[in-house]
Amino acid sequence: MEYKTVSLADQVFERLEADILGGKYQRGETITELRLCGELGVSRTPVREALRRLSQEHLIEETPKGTVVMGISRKDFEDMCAIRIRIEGLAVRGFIENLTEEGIRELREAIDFQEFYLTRSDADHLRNMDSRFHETIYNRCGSTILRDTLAPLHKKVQKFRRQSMQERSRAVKSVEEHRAICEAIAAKDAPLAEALMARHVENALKNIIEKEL
Amino acid sequence: MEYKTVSLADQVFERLEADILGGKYQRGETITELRLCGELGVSRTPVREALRRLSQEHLIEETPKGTVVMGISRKDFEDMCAIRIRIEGLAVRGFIENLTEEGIRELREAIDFQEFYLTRSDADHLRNMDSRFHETIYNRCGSTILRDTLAPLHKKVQKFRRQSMQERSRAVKSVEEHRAICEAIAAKDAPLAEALMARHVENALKNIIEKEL
DNA sequence: TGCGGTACTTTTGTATACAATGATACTTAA
DNA sequence: TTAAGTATCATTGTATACAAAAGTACCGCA
Repeated sequence: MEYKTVSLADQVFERLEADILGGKYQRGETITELRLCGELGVSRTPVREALRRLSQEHLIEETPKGTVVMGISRKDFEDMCAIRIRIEGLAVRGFIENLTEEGIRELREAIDFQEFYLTRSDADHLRNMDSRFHETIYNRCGSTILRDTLAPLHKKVQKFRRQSMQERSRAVKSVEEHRAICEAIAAKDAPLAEALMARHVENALKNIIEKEL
Repeated sequence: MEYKTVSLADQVFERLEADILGGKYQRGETITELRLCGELGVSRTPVREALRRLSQEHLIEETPKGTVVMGISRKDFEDMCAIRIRIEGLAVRGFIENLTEEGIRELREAIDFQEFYLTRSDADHLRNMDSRFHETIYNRCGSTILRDTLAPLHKKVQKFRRQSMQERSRAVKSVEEHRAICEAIAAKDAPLAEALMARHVENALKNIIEKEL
């Protein structure tokens, strides 16, 4: 196990990101540096750095009236899915081109865990494993650019989906889709894997849309 | 004209971004905060904030051995184009859905300038107007997510192209393509506009690839 | 009571101070 | 001469101090 010391600034960033995506800070709410310093027990320096990064990701916006929380809107969610539908397949293709035993193993492990948590109806861990599945692909697709483009989108989509509660039937389907994608990858069938992945993201989107009607 | 006071931190960020993309800092080169403070004549605080943001964009990487400049590799360029080919069309579609007189005017103006600078063989201004064209679309496509995804890609592609010198014949073709895209947009022919845009990005990519062989 | 001005408080941007960590170079001893 | 240990320097992470800008509230005067 590798121990890496994470700086306060990084911790603050991750904490704030999670809290914004998780809805602790409401969209439109304004926040001040000092308030965050108090809540997190650190000085302004790390808070400022975190805020700058959040601003870069457009999770907050620094207006003349103060820094206000942006979070993710329904339309943002749809837009993110539209993008992912079109490029997540590229990552899959890259993954296949750089295929290793280890990569396949990681993917299968994530899916196995998904099935396990499904039987336990443990939605939180299930989501984590969903992230693991997709991030494994991003990390091993051989393209930093693709990873940097997709990873934040997936992270945000994930959190959004969490807010609009997930029903079990979709979760079951989702894991099945992961399995199918994984098998296509193992068989090095790039066109199939790409198509399945696009469909997978599309299904997730459709599921949310239907539920919101 | 709107005057907005830009903080030192923002200025440092933009300056460093431009210098990295422009090749002033070489890929692999390591930089220290103090060196930058000296070069830019500011204290560490704004420099740090800028570095964090650059790190977020993966233009630098903070390793245990110091922060090293990443810049853009040839493969990064190809990956960025591959992504843009697939989603730049979405922005065009959004632009058409949110079409305004003002939007069309802005687009046409950018193209007019491009033709002007072409006659002057002024490559720098020509590139600026190329950026203006694409950024107008991003800004008016009605999706923050799409804009935030595409804008950095385009900015980096642009700078990369600058390094590998642009020949005139491609520039002429490029402006023609812009004009065609703009007319398809004005006619609200979304499928055509999308297709033309995808082709446009693809051509830019092909042009670089051929030249590098 | 209403309006205006002033002073205070809040908030942010920047600089700097301090501590910890890691690298480097120098000295000393074998 | 080499190796090891120590001391110093460089670099970064964090905290805080200070200044400027902006908002707010209170007070006085009409």
